Amino acid sequence: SVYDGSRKQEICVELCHCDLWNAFHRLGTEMIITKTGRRMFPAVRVRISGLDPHCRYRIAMDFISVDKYKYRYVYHSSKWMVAGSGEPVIQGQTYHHPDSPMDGGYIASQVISFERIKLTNHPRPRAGQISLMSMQKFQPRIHIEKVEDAQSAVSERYVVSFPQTSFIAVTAYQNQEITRLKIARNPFAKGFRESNKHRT
Amino acid sequence: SVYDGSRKQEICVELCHCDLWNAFHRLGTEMIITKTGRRMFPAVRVRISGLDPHCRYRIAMDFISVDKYKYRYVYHSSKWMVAGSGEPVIQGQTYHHPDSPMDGGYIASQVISFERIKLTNHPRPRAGQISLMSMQKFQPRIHIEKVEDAQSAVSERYVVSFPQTSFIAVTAYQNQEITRLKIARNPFAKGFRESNKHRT
DNA sequence: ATGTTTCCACCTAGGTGAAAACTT
DNA sequence: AAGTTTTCACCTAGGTGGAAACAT
Repeated sequence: SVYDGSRKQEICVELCHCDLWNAFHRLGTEMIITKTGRRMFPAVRVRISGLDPHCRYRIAMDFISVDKYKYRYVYHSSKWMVAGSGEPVIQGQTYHHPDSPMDGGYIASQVISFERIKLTNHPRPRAGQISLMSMQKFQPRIHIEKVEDAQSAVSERYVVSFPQTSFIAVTAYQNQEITRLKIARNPFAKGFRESNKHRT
Repeated sequence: SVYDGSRKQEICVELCHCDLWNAFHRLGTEMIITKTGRRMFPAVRVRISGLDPHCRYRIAMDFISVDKYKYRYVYHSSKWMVAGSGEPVIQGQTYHHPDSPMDGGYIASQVISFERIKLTNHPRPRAGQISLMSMQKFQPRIHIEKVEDAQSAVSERYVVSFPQTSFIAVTAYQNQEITRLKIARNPFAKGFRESNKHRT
């Protein structure tokens, strides 16, 4: 939960599918980035409560660099190792939630999903895409900003982030256990899941 | 083009794919309505110019009854005949464009498409759906409303409608030429179009 | 050697009209 | 008889990881 210093109003942002995120986090989450953009899996989904039901809020996502390193996956030890200093990421990139702005009341009644965001390694990302650096570590943040009338000077802003959603951006999976977990849990991933076991 | 009485500002709304709409209109357009909702084909797509690039506008669609009749398709003459008086339609139904509100500048740069609207005969339409009466004649309207600050009293509103987009709502196609035209032009419709001619 | 791109078969998701079943 | 609902094969649209080709 997050506090707004000026008003002492409390809002609460809860991450959905924590078990899924934790399962990936335990292995060291990798997110594919491609030139044309790739969705995140798992997707960030949250429940937000405590907002004023009658006010409108903008909801957005951005990414922070978790550290200043570049990583390398060492196969024989199955571990990520630091491999030099990271390169700078394009600044000021923000993904606006497609249904935003929304009423506080509506927000509270829905799971707010960022499943449509796409990650890319293209230096000039398209709309709805965020450009990241491969082999570096990132963590998504959620921004909630009250849409004020023109005359009111103070604006309410909240920023929330969940450590278990951090990941290393990759252009191809490194850890095979991550690959296996993606196939097992992402309905779009082909492969030999329970329902396909009858195949060769 | 449409005039705003108070400010004499002129905006222009142009229907896209006029040739397609005219082809259907010549035969007497029919739109399928189902319990779960069916998209319109053709979809209403417009170009809007003349808005203030720095103001925000809400864009919406609703439907007016073209007349007070209920119709019946007479097969042996291949014509629609009046078959009594129409039944009342649910009032106050509006489809808000999913990207709305939008900046005037953005609106001018895009084709504004209402392809995702769904028509239904369900008495309690779901979100994004509009409930109509079967065998009655309707015409879509486009609403453009400036999103004002709270303090400004006057609000700008525009309403535009194109006669060639009128249609009769049906639960099954009546005129076979309409069916043929839908198959020929709607990419989602299966059937034996140019690209499929090699099939039986 | 290591990381990236391209292409592809395989999947989910969902928009079609046809036909049969159903309703009145 | 006339209109509606259900089901279905057939499509478009697009999200997957794998493998091979490519780049550095």
